[in-house]
Amino acid sequence: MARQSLEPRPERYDPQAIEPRWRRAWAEQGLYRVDLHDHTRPKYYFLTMYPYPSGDLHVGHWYAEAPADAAARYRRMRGYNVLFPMGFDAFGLPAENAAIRAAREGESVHPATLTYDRIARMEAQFDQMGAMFDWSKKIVTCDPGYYRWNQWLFVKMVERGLAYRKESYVNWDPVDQTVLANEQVIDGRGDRSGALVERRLMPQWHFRITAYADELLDFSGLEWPEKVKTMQTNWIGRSEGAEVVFRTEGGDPIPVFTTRPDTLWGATFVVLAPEHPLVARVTTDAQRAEVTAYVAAAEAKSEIDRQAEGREKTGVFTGGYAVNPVNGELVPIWIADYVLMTYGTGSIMAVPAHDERDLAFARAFGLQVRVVVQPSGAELDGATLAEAYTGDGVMVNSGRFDGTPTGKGEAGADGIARVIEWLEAEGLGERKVTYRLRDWLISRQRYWGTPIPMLYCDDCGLVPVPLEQLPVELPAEVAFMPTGQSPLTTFEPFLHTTCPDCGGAARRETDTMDTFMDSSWYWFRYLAPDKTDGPIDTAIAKRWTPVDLYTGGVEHAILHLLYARFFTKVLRDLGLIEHGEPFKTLYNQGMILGEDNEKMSKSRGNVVNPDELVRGYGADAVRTYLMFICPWDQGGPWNYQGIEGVSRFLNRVWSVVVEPPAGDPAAAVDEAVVKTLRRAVHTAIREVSDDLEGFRFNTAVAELMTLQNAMSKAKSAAIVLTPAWEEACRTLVTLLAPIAPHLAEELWQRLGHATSVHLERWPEADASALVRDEVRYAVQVNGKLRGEIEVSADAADEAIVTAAKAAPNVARHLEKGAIVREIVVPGKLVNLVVKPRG
RNA sequence: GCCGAGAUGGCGGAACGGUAGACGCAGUCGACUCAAAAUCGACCGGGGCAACCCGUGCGGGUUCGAAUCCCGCUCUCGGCACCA
Repeated sequence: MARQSLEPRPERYDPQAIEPRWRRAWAEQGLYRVDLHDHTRPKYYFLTMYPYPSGDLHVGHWYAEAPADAAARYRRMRGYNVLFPMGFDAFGLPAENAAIRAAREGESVHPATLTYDRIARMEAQFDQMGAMFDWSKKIVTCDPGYYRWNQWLFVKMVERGLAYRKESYVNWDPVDQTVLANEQVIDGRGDRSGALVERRLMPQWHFRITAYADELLDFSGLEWPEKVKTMQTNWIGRSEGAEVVFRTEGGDPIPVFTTRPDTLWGATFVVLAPEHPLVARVTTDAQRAEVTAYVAAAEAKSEIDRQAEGREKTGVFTGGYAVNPVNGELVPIWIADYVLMTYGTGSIMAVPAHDERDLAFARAFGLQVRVVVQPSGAELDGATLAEAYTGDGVMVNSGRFDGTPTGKGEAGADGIARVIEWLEAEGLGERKVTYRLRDWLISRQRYWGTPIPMLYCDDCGLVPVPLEQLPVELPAEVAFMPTGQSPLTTFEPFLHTTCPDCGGAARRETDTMDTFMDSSWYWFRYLAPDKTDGPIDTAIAKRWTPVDLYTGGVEHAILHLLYARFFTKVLRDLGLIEHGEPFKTLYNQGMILGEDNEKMSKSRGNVVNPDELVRGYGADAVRTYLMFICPWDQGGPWNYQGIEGVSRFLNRVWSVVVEPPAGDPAAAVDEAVVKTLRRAVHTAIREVSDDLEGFRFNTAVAELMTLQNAMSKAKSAAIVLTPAWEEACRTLVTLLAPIAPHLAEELWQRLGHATSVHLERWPEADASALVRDEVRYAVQVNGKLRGEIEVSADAADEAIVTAAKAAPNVARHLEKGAIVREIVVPGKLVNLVVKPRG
């Protein structure tokens, strides 16, 4: 019969046992509850992009949140009062689509029920992560207590003229009977129905973001990735130029915008967008049939369709002519869909000699090409020109401006500036700035969003719902229709109300708001989630905002982040806050991919399930691996073998701290081993601090592995009795705390501490522990490594060089010639430059 | 087409202009075990017995010294794409 050893088996690292226990303890202690009024420590607002409650916490959520949590914990240990909140972006199409799908199958599912169920599930999954979220400040945007303030802000914006209603072209899905966002239209078809999307002109609510265009171009004081700033700048698309008024023969003005007023004399035709209001008036009877057909065809196409057809220029002559104001010439008026009604004035002057698109059009339809800018050293001819000339040169065929240089010469002396000056003096046009940015269309013909708080009264017209009557709540008892049409449009109790101004009958607006409205100001609400007398607690916001650090995926570079900046400026102008920028520092993490290096998706079958990983390895291992796998901003493929390695590391950390050492406790302690140990400890402090500061989690984990290796190597029954060993264990556990909070807490307790490791101060590296007595130098001859020497740390350069020359292999290489230069890099290497003899 | 970012062992990745490949994965060998797993130890860019030589996408350059800086390419990945 085999006899078991009488020694007690060392207790093993068991994350399943310790993790839930500590999470419960932290919750009971309120360890992560943030006192927003605590003025004893500097504040730090650490925000991550809140998720849509899809119902399942994806490993992508872990990748976004776990390293962020480590960075937030690090800041906290550094002495900051860190707010790290979490909430849910709870309105949106997927839940409503599920309700509509259910309706088609004769079942009944309400988006609210579905959403709150999913939120509950995701919260439980989030809890497993062991993050320091302060759930007491949670917000859920589909709560009336939240969206009420969307409505409040909307009304304030109506009062200021920042929200308005106008007709606008939208993507209309004829099968689902609803407007679709651009992102939902794929190759001209609705993403769910597969139906060809139509362009429809509908009255829609807009926010006047263009009023802030110039301010939005100013990023001063922001630490944002250049990439994001560039994307926003391009999206806003500021163009400087002039608006010049051409006229029809009948005298109707056709204002055109141009960035090249210096080429006005080369305008040989005018092009109107097919939707341009003047089209019908300028069209002659002879051309009418053709024009009408072209306009109808253009109208039927979505913008996506127009682009999908490539760059082939199409268009039709209207039969009408316009007068070029600078030279009185009559030029033909065409219509073409390459001119967009939504940009500039919806009409252009075409200068084919100096604009690529105009040249392509002119060549396609045999229109005149006239050169008005000649580059030096060439003689361009309009008849033979193969490529539009867009560079600088000298103005020709331009009347009084002949001989004027174009381009940036001396300030204000270039052709553009001089022509604009002259146009203004003559009353023919004026300086003008145009933006690509369009006003933000926020109407959605959907149920699951914030109801737009406006009323239509037969007598008073458009009337905002009085602030004290807010919120306009979404009626819960509606029935979802298989057609996909919003139930609000037919739900009588919602539709009918009375006008607050005249008391007569009024009808409610049935459009709801774009969900980007919710995310445009949500970070203020974390600071006062239950406030009932206003959207924002101005005093707390003054202290806590702007957000110090905002992390999230780069996919929100334009929409959300641009809207958030816009909104912050609006809130400032409403007097609710003082600053105009929401996020001081922005950091974009990368994306975690499937093992096959492809984006994770159910259809590919490469989805990694974090719940299973937590069951198998524990939350700390999942966290640590996600930090170790690659640089945070880079992202990369998941690897199941990789997490094994990290799990082994955590086990070794456990062993080195907890398990009894081997050897004789009475043996003499080797002072050199103690010194090496202390150096490893303090090097780790320095490196891990540095890495966490810069979000380099992968190298931070690597440094901790190095420290653990050094400790395992040094460990003996004698050394564990020294203060150096106690310091090493304490330091390892403290440095590990932000990364693997459960394991660190368990070990901390086992080291004999009564309070949480997460209340500890971050250690400081002791410079004296880093000092070496002996330093290893690499010895190079002519830049090639030839040997190594060890010298005392205080050796003078001469002594180092002498030692280098004497190194075994080095001397041989010195025989080839005379030393002409000796380079000593302190603490690193010696390079001896030898000039060969002869 | 335009604007970004990147390219380093079998793999993920480290490297203030200073010993390329830290740390981990995979692999090889060894210890423990009846055996296996787990664990521990050693090795681990290529060539060569060695001295050495070659090596950070490609071609040049600067430098005592270049993955790193400069010039010119190639490829990959993102974003924008008729914006007058």
